Amino acid sequence: MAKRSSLREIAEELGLSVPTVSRALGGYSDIALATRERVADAARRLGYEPNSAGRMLASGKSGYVGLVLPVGERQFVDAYLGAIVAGLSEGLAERDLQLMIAAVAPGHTPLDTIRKLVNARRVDGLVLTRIASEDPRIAFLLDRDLPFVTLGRQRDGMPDHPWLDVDDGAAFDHAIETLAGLGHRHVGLISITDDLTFARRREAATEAAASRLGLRLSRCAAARDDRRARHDGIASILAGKDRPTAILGLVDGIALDVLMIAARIGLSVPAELSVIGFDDISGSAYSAPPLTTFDPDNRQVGRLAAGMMHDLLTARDGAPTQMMCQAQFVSRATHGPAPLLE
Amino acid sequence: MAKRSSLREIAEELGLSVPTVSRALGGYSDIALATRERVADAARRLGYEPNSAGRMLASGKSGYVGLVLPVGERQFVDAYLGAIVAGLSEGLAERDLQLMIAAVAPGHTPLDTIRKLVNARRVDGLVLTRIASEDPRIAFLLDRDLPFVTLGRQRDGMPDHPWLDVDDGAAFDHAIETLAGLGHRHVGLISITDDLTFARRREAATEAAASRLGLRLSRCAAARDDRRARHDGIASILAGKDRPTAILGLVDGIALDVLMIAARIGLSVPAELSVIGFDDISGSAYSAPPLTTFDPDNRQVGRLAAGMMHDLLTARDGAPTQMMCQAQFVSRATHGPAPLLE
DNA sequence: CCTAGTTTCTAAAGCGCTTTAGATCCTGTT
DNA sequence: AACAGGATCTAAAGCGCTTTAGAAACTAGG
Repeated sequence: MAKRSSLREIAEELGLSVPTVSRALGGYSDIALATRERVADAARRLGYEPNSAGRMLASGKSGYVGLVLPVGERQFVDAYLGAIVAGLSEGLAERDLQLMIAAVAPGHTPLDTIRKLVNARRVDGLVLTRIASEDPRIAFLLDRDLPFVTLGRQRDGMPDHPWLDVDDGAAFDHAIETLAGLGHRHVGLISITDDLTFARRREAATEAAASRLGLRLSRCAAARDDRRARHDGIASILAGKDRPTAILGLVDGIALDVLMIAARIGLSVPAELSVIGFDDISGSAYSAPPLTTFDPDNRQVGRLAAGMMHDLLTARDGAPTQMMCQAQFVSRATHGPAPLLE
Repeated sequence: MAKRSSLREIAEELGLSVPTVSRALGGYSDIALATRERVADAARRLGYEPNSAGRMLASGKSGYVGLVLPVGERQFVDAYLGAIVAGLSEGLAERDLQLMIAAVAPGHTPLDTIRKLVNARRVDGLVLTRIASEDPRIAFLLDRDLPFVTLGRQRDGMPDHPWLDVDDGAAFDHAIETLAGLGHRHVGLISITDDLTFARRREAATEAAASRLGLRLSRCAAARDDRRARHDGIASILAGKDRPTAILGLVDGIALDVLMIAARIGLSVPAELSVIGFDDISGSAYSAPPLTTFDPDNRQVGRLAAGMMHDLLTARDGAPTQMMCQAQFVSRATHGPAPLLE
């Protein structure tokens, strides 16, 4: 039932021409109001929905916004992707845009994937995540003049473009301030070596805050998916009597690892060691003790990105829009006053 | 640079007609091999990628598989969506299919959303999650003869269709067996009241296993997002000296709640109470103690669904394909021998 | 050397929509 | 009463691709 239903069908049914029906549904004023209503009725009655391919071809717009999926990485997938996808798709749906997810096919580079999407005119715009300090995808899209929004930024000094970022600088600064206020004089930061701008920003903010407040800062970093190296790094930072009394994890996954290792070597949290993370992933509320962290509200970030995308696609003018969101401090049970070390 | 690049451009460049180029790229044998190669070269050189709208319109296929996003529910989003989206998009990308995510726009029902997608010919097939015991979406798609795969099933006795499900019956049976083997004689199951088939199946499996093994079973259930009611239910099951010595959480989120409440009322896990969950969400490894649970490998489920979808879309014949996956038992630290209760 | 059969390509049409350029019919002017 | 101007609709074209029918050129069979 309810077979195809095209403009032609409506036109024939009503004794009108196809363009008239098209314009009537489009609400153009050169079609008599009465006709417009007649057409709208018929469309409703027949369950008409414009064929997307026909519309795309004629209008040159696909109605799709693409999200390029970073490869692999279980970590990323769990903590981040679901929320972003949910927020984006909700935000886009409200604006009559569609979300497509483009995974990088085996044997292809992310850039290949993007190039294909753009050349096939499959998307009107793109959303990029996991931005590197000098991201080739951004250079490509800028060159091609394809609207895009990045979730995260390149390093400072790179060409301007629309982005949406969580102010992790402010968050890590706040974390250090909080710890300093609790009497900590030596803090640690466990980071990653991957070329992701957010890592560099968080490191820089931590460093700046620490030096401003006169705190000593110990750091270590390992490749994101090299759990082993990370654990070794954490363990060695925590060993020795000259250890930091508080540790910042670049992300919750790392902070939770710190918690685990602290427990293993008999360091009690927060009495002997404070730990603060970032992301508020689902596990963080249930760790022992529950992790103090920051909630970036990624779902909301997705929604906002949808709004920016829509603006780019419609009002195509003016300077690139850029937006900074604040992550909320989630104060749980892993931070407290600095212990008295001899 | 690399402006449009269409079949026409290639055709003119090579002095051929458009259909010839089309068929050459399609690898048809009625085009001379030499010509095919010449065309392929030119296409590569010009960075040609077929315009998706043109192709869709002519072929009648969109190349898209839609995933209809359940509304709201932070829980769902965190635990499940990311992995499924990742798996699906990877699996589809390998097969030259695209994934689109359709959120239900405000003021619309899920069925509206699906109907729109189908009528607009936006998708060649759909993937459905969170299946109800008698799901109207399934009835609709069956009626419309649109290929689809469900992740989860309806209750037994409903019309046949392609599905992919995790064998939670086997998992819960295994959990009960394990507990019985550890000497537990009274177990609890914390469930949800929502009309989701997996909940009913898990309950039934638990009940069957318990009665088969002669265990007493206490149950409680609350609406999935009514955290308060769930907590009250858990607390009251755990109160009283006649309490169960082991609790199964329908999902990890619930099991983690049980852990929390047990800690609050001074019940030590696993010495005094065993707890087992299902899902292996990211938090489960970090809880105190780390949660024993089942890992359904949702990413793999997504990949398999992509494969099924592809089969449906190409070989469109035979009986509906149905596939059952086994969840893997993740033995961590929340289960142990039954305590000796007086 | 002519007809039949291949091989290789082109012409024409159509997918369903939008857009541009008219055409047609009124209304009111002068 | 003839015409400008507005209101309302239609005809034609085209978006980029695929498919079907058929043309042209060649090969082979008798």
